[in-house]
Amino acid sequence: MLNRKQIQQKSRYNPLEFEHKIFKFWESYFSRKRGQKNFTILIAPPNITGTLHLGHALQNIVLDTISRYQRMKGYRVTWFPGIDHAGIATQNVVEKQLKKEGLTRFDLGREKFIKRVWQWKEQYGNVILEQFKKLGLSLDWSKVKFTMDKKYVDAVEKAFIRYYQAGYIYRDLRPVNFCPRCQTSISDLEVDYQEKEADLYFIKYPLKENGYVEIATTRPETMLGDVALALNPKDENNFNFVGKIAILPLVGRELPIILDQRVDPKFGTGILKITPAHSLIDYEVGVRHQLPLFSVINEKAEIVNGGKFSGVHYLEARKMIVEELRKNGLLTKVQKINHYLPLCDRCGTELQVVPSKEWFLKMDHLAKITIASLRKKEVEFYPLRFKKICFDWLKNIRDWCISRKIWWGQQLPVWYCSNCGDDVFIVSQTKPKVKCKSCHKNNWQRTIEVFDTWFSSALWPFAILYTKEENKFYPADLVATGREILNLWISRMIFSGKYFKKEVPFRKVFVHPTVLTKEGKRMSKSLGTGIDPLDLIKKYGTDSLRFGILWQLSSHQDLRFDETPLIQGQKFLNKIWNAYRFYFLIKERQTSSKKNKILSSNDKKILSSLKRTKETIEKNIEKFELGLALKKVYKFFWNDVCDKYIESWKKDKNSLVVFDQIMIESLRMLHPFIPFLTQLIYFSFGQKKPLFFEQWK
RNA sequence: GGGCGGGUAGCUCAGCGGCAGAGCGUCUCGUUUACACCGAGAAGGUCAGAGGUUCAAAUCCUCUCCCGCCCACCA
Repeated sequence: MLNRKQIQQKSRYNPLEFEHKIFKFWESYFSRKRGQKNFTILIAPPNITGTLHLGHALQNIVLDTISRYQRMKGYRVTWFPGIDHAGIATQNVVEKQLKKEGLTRFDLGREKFIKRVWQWKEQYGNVILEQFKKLGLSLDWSKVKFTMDKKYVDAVEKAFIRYYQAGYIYRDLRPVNFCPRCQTSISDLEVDYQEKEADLYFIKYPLKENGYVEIATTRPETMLGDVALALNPKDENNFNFVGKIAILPLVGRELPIILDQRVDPKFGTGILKITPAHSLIDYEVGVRHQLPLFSVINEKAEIVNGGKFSGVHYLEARKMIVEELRKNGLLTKVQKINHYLPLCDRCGTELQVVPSKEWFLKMDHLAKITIASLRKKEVEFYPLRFKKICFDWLKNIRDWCISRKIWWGQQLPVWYCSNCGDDVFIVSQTKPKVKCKSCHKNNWQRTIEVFDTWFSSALWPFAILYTKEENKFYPADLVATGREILNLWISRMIFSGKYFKKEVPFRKVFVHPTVLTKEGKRMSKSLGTGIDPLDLIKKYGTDSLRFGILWQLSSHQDLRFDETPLIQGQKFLNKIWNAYRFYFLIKERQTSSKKNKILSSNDKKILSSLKRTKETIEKNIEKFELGLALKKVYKFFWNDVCDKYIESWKKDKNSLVVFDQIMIESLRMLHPFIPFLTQLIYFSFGQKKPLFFEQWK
């Protein structure tokens, strides 16, 4: 690519001139079988919702640095590129695109809409892969994985069926978080809570005998679905109400007054109205006391079964009901309180809890085996403290609602009888040949319900292994993730792996910091605070971006992204470039006969510094402290090699043998962090192979 | 409400029992066999605050105050 003479001519290194050529050279080597032992990295497949941001860049730069280091350590690294279909998220962005054309997905219909999403995928999926290449990632480019690949979908369906056959999956009508905009159920983990001021209404419910009992609620409209009132067993103030019957205002239904521990005696009046259909806590209480579900809000957030309020939007109904209570003298006071509004984490719409027929995965046993596995340290967390987040979640686990009513996703392998309705079903990958037990006809229709994307993601570590050969790469050695998806993704991969493969899916989890703006705000496209890694690459080159990000990487602090370390990186590249220019110059002038074999004190010093540096770097890389590792190489090369050792060559006689050793070893140590430039210089050593094939000794 | 992380130079952060550090910025000097995207040097700090442990605390413990994150339907 460049010989020594060409290097001599330029006193300034321009990364943009070389990086893409170097990547082309590497590309076919990434999948080369080399080395005895295998080191597998599991990629976190980005959603196809758009282009990559700095968080993705950080995550994969870290992995690539590790990958190159491990290759030099003699491992055969396996790391497949991949992308995720990202159900709701992708459906929403395509819907937004349609909206600009004045269309909704319902205008297109399900089939055409899905086609449209595939078009989107073709476009953005490839953009993401191109971005990965720009980052210089040493992935196996011959094996790109996608969660909608035929074989992947097959693996998802098979997993569902195995769970089903083992009795882990059931279908049930129960209240779930439902997004009125996305028109689908979502899981507990997909709910965002936003603090908001709300009105707490104090309402009198007449007692059947005489007198009143007072309750407090922020959602008076749900009272239409009340089936009981409850108070805490330890609540002495209200204890005299126990066993009495209250009359539901505006409706007239009789409500028993019961005892339940979930009621907080200090909140409101200490008496909680129980609406099992529209509150998850109330549902729990309802199950304990065998109370009926009385649904009064539908999936569009409108009132149903509510007499004159039926068909009215819940917020409107709230006003009407409050007004009527006021007229009847049943509203005693309204208090302002702060509470948390549940929002859809994909579109921000206020969620409703509504009863819906959904598919659930029983979590008790799966959580237990995961906890046991984590206790046995089958998976190590870096930093360790993040393991607790998984434990906390697993210990308080609830069954997982894995079905979604959206269009974009992997369809459940479930067939309903067209004649008898969806209470008669068969679980199968292919159309059942048997006849329906109730109607004795063969009119099976596959459900259009799809899986929660995270159900699919949970299987990622082994669902991407399509062939016998690929199956050898389970489990992976390493996965990297942001902390916000530790349970959404990491915990779920662990129990899926334990269940289906009898072995954890990865040995080590690196939890990396979140990339924030310099002001400490979250980076977000909509706020205009997002930074596109490609813009930075255009400006500084990939090596400098990698340097700048790794320089700022810390294990105990989020990263407030600052561009100056990229400039520092740029300068460092130039320093490296010029150091090698000088080295080649010395080489040219010294003839072999003049080789000084006696070590000077400069030689001795730099050799001992080299040894110490290498040890520190290894230690830090093993702990994923890449920021510290990079700082150490940086200091070594700049201060020890350049400022002291190379300077000494201008006055003293040193050993050329030592100089040779220092310069080749420096190149190796720098390579995981600064892959492009080091490769370029390596070529001018007369080498024709990738630098990551060199042995890290 | 519960849990976690952070508050160190003007800025972004290392250090996590033993002389307060780096990069950028500021200032002074320097065209020496690579590099001015450089070299030599300087200024700049109550290590958030209070108390405690210790021969010794930025570092360990307790409390307080800020900032950030995660979890959780006090309805």
